[in-house]
Amino acid sequence: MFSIGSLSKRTGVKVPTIRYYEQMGLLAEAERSRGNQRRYDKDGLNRLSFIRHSRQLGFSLADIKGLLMLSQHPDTPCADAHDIAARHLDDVRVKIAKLRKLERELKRISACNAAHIADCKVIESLADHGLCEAEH
Amino acid sequence: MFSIGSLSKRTGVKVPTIRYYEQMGLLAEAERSRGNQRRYDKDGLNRLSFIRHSRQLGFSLADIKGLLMLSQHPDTPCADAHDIAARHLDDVRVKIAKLRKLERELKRISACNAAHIADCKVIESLADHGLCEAEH
DNA sequence: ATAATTCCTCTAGCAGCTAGAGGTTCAAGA
DNA sequence: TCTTGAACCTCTAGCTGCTAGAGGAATTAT
Repeated sequence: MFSIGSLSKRTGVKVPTIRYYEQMGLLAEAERSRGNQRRYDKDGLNRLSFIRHSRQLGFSLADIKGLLMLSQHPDTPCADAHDIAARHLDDVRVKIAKLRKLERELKRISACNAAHIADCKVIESLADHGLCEAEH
Repeated sequence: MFSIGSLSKRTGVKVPTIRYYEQMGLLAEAERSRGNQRRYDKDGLNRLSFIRHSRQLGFSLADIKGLLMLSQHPDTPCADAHDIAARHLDDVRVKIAKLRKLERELKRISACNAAHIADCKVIESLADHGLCEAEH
């Protein structure tokens, strides 16, 4: 049995964030000490690790809730978890594509050696969408 | 002189968003009709177009505020604007790199044909960080 | 003149936390 | 055992960049 601070250190998830996850229903309400402080065991640690790892992979809290549910019913079809992951992968790919477009555009815009704002390509490009390579 | 709705249609920025920009100090307080409704002219249109375009390129409102300031002082050095754009370009690149890592990891995880959650690689991988290719 | 549309302000909500106030409990050293 | 200081508690508010809705006034079209 260990405290929330200790759980925080072991998982790298900040203390207020742990409490927030509990409030959001991602973590079950923790047991309490006589003085009303949260106490965790190996189970809580595993669950929080799962959450943290999922967050690092960019899953939303809603998705994680779903994944946690699934993980506790070993007999349900794997396809459900797969779907969540696949949808997320799609999202990530879309984001990458968008950011790459941005990168190109920003690179192009930034190539400006003017001395004053009056001639600055950055400002000019922002003011006039017509100067863009592609629409975004 | 045109209404906020008309400005909205011309720029593609939603009405409440325009008001929000005004509140945030990105747009000067608009002139008003006798009945207290906002009226805009070409200037307002240009400024809002600048903002919208900058947002599409992913600049934060704070950055845009800076860029707008700069754009109104044609004699200041272009370097200032350049810095903002370059910093943002860096951010975008960092984001792309992170997302690519995520993409790889998600792709790897999703390659799972198990029938049940019990054997599902998605869940397993999320539960055990040690199964990851790289740290993230 | 009337009805439909647009506009006004104000408040609250979204995600996913983070920070602070004001107060209690715990653990370690004297 | 007592005391101190760190860690804990709950609650509220704030962050970004909007978006939605209530309740009411102005404008525009017929």
